[in-house]
Amino acid sequence: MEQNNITKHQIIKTATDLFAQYGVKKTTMEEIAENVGIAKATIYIYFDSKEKLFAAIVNKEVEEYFQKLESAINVCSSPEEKFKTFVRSFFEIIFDYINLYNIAFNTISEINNLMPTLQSELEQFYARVSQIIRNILQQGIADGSFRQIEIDLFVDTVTDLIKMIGYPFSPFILKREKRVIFQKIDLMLDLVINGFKK
Amino acid sequence: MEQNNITKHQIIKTATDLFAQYGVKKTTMEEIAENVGIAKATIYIYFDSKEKLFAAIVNKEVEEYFQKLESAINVCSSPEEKFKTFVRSFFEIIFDYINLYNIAFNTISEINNLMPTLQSELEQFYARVSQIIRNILQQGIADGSFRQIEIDLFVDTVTDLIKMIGYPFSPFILKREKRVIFQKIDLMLDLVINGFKK
DNA sequence: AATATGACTAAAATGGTTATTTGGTCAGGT
DNA sequence: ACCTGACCAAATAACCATTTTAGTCATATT
Repeated sequence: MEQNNITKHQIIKTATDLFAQYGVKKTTMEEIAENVGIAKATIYIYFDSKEKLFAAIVNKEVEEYFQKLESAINVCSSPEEKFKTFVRSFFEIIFDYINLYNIAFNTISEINNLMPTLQSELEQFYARVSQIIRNILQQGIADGSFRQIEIDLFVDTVTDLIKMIGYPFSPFILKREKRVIFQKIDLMLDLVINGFKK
Repeated sequence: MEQNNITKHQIIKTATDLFAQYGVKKTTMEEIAENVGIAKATIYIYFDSKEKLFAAIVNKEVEEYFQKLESAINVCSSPEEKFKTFVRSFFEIIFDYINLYNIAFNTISEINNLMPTLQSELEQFYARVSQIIRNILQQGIADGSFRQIEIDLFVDTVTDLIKMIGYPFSPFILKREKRVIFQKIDLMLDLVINGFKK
């Protein structure tokens, strides 16, 4: 790695932490530069703007996120196991990528107002999530283990459910410990898979 | 009805409409008085404060709401039908009670900051919702039509799901037309009742 | 006695102005 | 080729003067 990339890498690393801790708006470019130990102007050699820097960070997080998510799913064989693992991992893994987490669940509503660019990033993210759901479901229908439900509506609805569950503005989910949250997610999973009807 | 109650009733009616249209904060006591055709001070004969007035309105809406909801459920005989009707009606009816709707789904986040009193009102509301769910479920388990699921966790989870679905800050649900929303609610219901597993 | 009111106050919201911070640029240094 | 301090325009914060607003009260009306 050349000097070039070391600096760039350090900027990304430092900014990732600062953005995660204080949010994009509260973190200044000056602050990032200070923490790296360079001049603010240097950042602009590597990134056109604060927004582009943040986009690069989110992009990186998204790639790492899907890599982990997909390899978790690939371990499973049956579609049912895959679905369960997908839902659980979706939440477990995303907590490690706070910047992604923030835009995925709109935690910081400013982001959408201030950075309309990220809207498409977000749509892409959920499009990929939907694709994963679609694949698992198609597999399950194909091998006869799932009911034949209208697949587009189903994928859409499950994607929405996942957004809703993660949506953290609501006081009723964030304030509880993770254990309770995952207990509920597991029950929701059970319900959606098996139903509560005998 | 004595004069006393006519004035009180008019204040409630006018304030209900104004709060629904402009929100609690933007509606002034002076404005309410003007619209009723009385002096502002008169309102304070019947209500200690703006907060109490709003609480009285929400209270009234809550009573009417549960009356409608429960009579909708009571028409049904089987627990499954009751559950379906409960979920659908929960959303259909609440749209008619905008002030309740606003606090139930935190549409106006100010309300919680400015009126901590209403927090307990809100908790009571969801406690009643939970109770309805519990009754339906117990009935279904008793008559053997529902699986035997740990009832406390189940009730809690379904209550959460309902909060989440209604939670309207999220752009992904409010922006869509009601038709689409109810299409999804119906599928969620189907999934939760029957599961997607064959 | 019960109901209503206009005049009043303290606190909060609003509008407008000035001072400071911040994202971004650029000419020049190493 | 990489980096920087000095710089600018625009956004933000801090400030203050003015107006609104929730709530009170002494008095009036019925």
